[in-house]
Amino acid sequence: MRVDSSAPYNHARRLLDWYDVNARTLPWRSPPGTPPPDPYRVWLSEIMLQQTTVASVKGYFELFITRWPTVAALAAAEDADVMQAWAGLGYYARARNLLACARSVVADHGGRFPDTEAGLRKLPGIGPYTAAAVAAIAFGAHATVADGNVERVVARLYAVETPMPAAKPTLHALAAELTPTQRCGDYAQAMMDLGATICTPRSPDCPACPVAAGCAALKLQTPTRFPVKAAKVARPTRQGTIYWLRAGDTVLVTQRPPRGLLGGMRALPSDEWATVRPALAPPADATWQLLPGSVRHVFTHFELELVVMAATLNDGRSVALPAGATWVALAEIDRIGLPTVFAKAARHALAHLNTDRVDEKAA
DNA sequence: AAGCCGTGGGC
DNA sequence: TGCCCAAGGCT
Repeated sequence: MRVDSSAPYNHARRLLDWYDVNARTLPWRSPPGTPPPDPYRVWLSEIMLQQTTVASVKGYFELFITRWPTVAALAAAEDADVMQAWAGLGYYARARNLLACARSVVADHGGRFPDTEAGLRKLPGIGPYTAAAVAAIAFGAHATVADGNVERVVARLYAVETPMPAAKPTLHALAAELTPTQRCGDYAQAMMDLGATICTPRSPDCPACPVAAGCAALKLQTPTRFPVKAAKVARPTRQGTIYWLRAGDTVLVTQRPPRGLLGGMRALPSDEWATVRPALAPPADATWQLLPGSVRHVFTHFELELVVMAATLNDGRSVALPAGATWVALAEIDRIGLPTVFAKAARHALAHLNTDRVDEKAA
């Protein structure tokens, strides 16, 4: 994974040489080798560009800069005006944070953006990426930007096999090694331009890449294999049994263990949910009837197929209840805060025992 | 610390 | 069509 010690220098030099010729011209950018843009412009563009394409941002950026040319002007704007101007760009928390940040810069920093990563990082809406980007691009700080472009470029340069997102710390560390001490802002933008125009996700233009000679993924002839993504694991199906135990017009309700899946929530008596249905004893000695059909529910990491067994006791007091279990009136069952999976099971039971329920209520 | 948050474009 | 993706941050 580690390359020889001269590689970082060569990488940065080749990339900057490429950027000097191929830098994209963008409204918030100054040409390579020229003094950096107004930090306000850099910051505004970086906020807008979060998870948003350059093409989408351009028009909004021009509109904002024209209407609010300085951070002080933006800070003084009406909330509704800014939100309206942002409309259509998406991720509207960014707009709220944009205003909060502008006002903090004016109120707490004398109208000037902090010039360090740490200082920027404290402002609303500025996370690790944006702090590094503003520090490097607007202030020339020796900061390493690590956005999706950089992660992809570095994953390919080093053919990092670790799947995302677990690979992020490794990729960020490698990106930091590659970062030069000079022209940090141009370098940051060069990496992102490379990722956006050459080292693209689906069809990278490797013959045009200035650092192809040092690219491990290209050497493997599989550049698009990187960054490796975690395989989307097919959700396994687990099976379980719910025990619908009636006594008079009440039903037995239990409580989940305090931690883990549905932790601390009310529940219906159940066996464990496993890949193979365990044959556990029902919670009471009674005549159990397997209801037709089943209940399906999808959790984050598995899908559950439940069957429901039902029984009716003449006297609920004859049963030793598990800790936390109580008898709950049938009429209350959908109002006690059952997680959806149990609510489904209850509905299933009630549907199949509808005749009984009606009879009970009539009696 | 996973889930959530908007939208437009490419294939 | 549906899915993936795009200069992430917040909770």
